[in-house]
Amino acid sequence: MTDVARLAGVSHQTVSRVLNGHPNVREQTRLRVRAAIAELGYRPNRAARILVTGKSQVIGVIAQSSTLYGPMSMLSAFEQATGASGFAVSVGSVRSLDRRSVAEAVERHLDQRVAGIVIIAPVVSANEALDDLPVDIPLVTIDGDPGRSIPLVTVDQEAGARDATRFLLEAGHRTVWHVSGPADWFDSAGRVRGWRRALEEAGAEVPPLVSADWTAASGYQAGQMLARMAEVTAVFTANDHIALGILRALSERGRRVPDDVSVVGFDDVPEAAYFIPPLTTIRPDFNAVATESLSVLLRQIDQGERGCERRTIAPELVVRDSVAPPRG
Amino acid sequence: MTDVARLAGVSHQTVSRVLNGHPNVREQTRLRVRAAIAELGYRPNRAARILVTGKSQVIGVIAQSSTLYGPMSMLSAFEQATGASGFAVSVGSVRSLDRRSVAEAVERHLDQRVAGIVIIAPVVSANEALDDLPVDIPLVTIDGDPGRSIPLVTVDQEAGARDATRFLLEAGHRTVWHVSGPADWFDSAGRVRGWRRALEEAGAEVPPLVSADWTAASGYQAGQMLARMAEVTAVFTANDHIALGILRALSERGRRVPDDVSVVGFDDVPEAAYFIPPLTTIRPDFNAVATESLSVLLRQIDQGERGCERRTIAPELVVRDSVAPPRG
DNA sequence: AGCAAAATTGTTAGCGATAACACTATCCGC
DNA sequence: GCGGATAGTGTTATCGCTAACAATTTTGCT
Repeated sequence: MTDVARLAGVSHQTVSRVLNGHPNVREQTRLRVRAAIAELGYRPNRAARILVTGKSQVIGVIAQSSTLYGPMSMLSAFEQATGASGFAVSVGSVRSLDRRSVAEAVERHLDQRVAGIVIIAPVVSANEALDDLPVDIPLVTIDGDPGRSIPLVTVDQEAGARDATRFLLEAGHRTVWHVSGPADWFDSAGRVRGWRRALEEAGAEVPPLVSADWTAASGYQAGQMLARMAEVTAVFTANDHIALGILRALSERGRRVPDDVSVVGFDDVPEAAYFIPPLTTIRPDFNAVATESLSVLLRQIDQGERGCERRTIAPELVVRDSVAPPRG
Repeated sequence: MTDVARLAGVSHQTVSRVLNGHPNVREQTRLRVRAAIAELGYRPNRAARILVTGKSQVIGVIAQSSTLYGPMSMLSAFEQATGASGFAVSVGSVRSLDRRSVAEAVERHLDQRVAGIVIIAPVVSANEALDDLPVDIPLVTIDGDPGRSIPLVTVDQEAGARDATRFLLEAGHRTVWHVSGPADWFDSAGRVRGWRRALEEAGAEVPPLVSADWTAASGYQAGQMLARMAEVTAVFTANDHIALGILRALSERGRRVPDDVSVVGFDDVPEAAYFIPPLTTIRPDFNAVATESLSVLLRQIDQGERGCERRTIAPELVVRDSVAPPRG
């Protein structure tokens, strides 16, 4: 920096001012400094700046390192969304979302003096760690605990599940079975609630809940049971991969989709349109969730207080070929 | 830090020594300092340390922010692998792998004084940006350009493709068609090479190459053509999602798998076992790639020189139900 | 012209850590 | 019991930057 200052014939402080877009610098000086910076290929030292200001221009994201479609899409969407904001994102991946791991990840981010934290926290344990957090650090949870007073952005699981269930009901099915995700996920819980609600609203019988764990394998297992029961004509699954497993199980037992059984998934993974048959499903708007989360966080950073804002983003029903009226 | 020093009745330098595990500190003093640290809940300031040492204990990873299974799995595996090493990883996600974006991501990491960079660089453009990099920064490319003298760890695409092709040939097929990934990916190129080589070695005819872009949609499109040609009895696809699309196309035209057409994929996505029929595929060992990459990088960091080590990890054939001898 | 206010630039003092060196005990062998 | 090595500890300078204030120039107005 001193070199730049010397070359531009100004003080280092003026260089600093140019770097930070300070208003009171003559245009001519600014240009001279810029030129010097370019000529010397100078790059400011992040660490020094953070040291003196106590703030970094980075947002810390905590997410489980998995290959689950939902969380991954969220993460990716959030990174995209951040682009224009001038903030960088630092992802603290965590092996599992248990309380201790999350607490560690939070510490790591705090060490780095992040400006704010967003955590993709679809299970209870991930949210618990957040209680110990100083209240003055901006924070948003994505798909987090609706029962906690922490800013939260989430896709409207309940609405999505209701749409899916209603769609099947409206196709003429007497009732709809549901294969849920893991019980400790809020996503699962929300989808179960929406499903049950739609059934109740329609005065339909509520069949026993079948549960799975997001994987096609677990869906297959559930499907093997469902396929044996002649009364099952409509199934709503907690995600598309479960649906895939069910499709397989059904096909193995000669139950045709949609002729014998109708199926609706959740997530709209890119492959869903190429399942056999193409899967009717619920598409959450990950980009909208990401954009909202960012804006909620940015507002906190600006205003310096946490609040407990909530946003929920309604998903959309994508109709394909896996649903038909029941036979007879 | 001063507070800790005061509480422990030592100088700040001694605190620093304890923090860094310096040998010449009396056990008793060390304990006292540790106690003071715990009592005050003191956390060292990362930025200050980086500023003075010029080094951070973080590894910068550059990866495209997408939801493609391969790159995502790599990333996730690498994060896992890093766990025990004492390094943190900072992921610089990049919208696209064009030269400029990658260069920017590299700069960002350099700003942060990362100890080394690993880049998941499956396309040419991502590698180009690396030429401008100072040679003294430790670097590893994953799935990078084999034609560049940069340390490289990659799954052995060619071997995998050869295994797949041979497996189909050995099942009795006269020849094997291939639906490739995008032409600018090294992964695609390697798989095409392996396929062609296996064919040539067996003296089989080499059918025209069909290309796709990793998605099920593109696989479906390719499949619509393939399904029309009676002579096509065996297809090896560049990944499982393409295979899924092909399965759909085949099933739509009444061509049964594996009775009429055999299909082999690549990646072994978790869902592959639940396709209809379960997909025979090639499983790359992402964990091995990650572990190797890390060790190559760590060696560079220790020794302070780049070298141009290469590792390739052989994938494994997973046999399921999508392959059978040709009819008749 | 003359003076206050505003705009621009320079100077100095840290931010919180480590490195390098200086210093004090302690220990060893003769 | 004395020189010299060897712990163990403290002192000082410094990393590259920004904040706060001081100094200077420019501007605007009478």
